Amino acid sequence: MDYKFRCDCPFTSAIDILGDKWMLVIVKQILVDGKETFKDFIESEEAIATNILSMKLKLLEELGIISKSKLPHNKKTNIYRLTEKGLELTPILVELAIWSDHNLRDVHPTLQQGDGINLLRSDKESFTQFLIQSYQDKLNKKS
Amino acid sequence: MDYKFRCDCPFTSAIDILGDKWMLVIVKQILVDGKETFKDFIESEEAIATNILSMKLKLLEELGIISKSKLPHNKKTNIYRLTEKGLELTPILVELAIWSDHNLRDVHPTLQQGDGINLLRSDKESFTQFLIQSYQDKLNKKS
DNA sequence: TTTATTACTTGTAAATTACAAGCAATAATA
DNA sequence: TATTATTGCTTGTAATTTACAAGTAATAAA
Repeated sequence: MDYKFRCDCPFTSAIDILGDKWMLVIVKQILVDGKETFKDFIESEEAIATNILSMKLKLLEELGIISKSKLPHNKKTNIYRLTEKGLELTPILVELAIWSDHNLRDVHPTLQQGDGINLLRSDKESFTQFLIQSYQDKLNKKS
Repeated sequence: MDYKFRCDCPFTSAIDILGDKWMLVIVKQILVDGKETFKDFIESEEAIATNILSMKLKLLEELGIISKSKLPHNKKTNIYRLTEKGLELTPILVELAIWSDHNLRDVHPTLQQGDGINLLRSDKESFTQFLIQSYQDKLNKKS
């Protein structure tokens, strides 16, 4: 529960929390790929190891980025969802995707093309709102 | 010179390159803190180790995010600067800082307050443009 | 009531990062 | 011009983080 920050810089402090291989990927899997159970994450194409996943989910929950709950008639499966705080990470993810689209294609030729990308290119603010809205709609439909 | 990407997702691919403790911090040090020599980085408050710095500078240069050059009458000191591709990381950094400002103060009470933050809060697009413009102006003044 | 699934934990191996020291080339100083 | 300091590294080794493999308890399904 105590976090080590290198300094008081807001840029660096965000990176102290989010700057690793998994934190933002897990958030993206929930937001974009619709994952919400432990099994979902493990079966993702990013193939996170179970111990790392366990550790990162705990950290994300501690930080208030995700919440852990269960569905009414299932005592087994845990449901992980983004909180408001977590949804606030959407603009960061969108900027990362834009940067990929513009700058990574030469070193990564198989990078995704297509519909989603076009929306992203045309208007990032709309794309951000679309991701947030879609996620919230999905949650409301379920409850 | 060959990079390992976990998959073809644009979000994840950006994180494959930028998702570590140092890549974006070095970019921020150049853009925001005005650092440009090996010594500058080492003396920063983030205190990067020399071998890691060396490795990351090479990687950033390989990726075309920074350029390495020398000043006219100094054969010793290397000058590291952001390229256009590197400057395109500015919106990511700005979003990270906004998220810190909104969500990290409870776990990090000494996080920076003040002038820069107010500008950041009022209008992120202007803040982004301000950072880019200030950096470019500085370069033009020098040459 | 047996079998399968889910959500983990616990080793251990590999990779990444940190710390300390040292070194060659250039620049500044005496 | 000779000595000293600075810059930009490299090379060990230690510590931390991540990966892989296996196993386990609780719940759910057959």
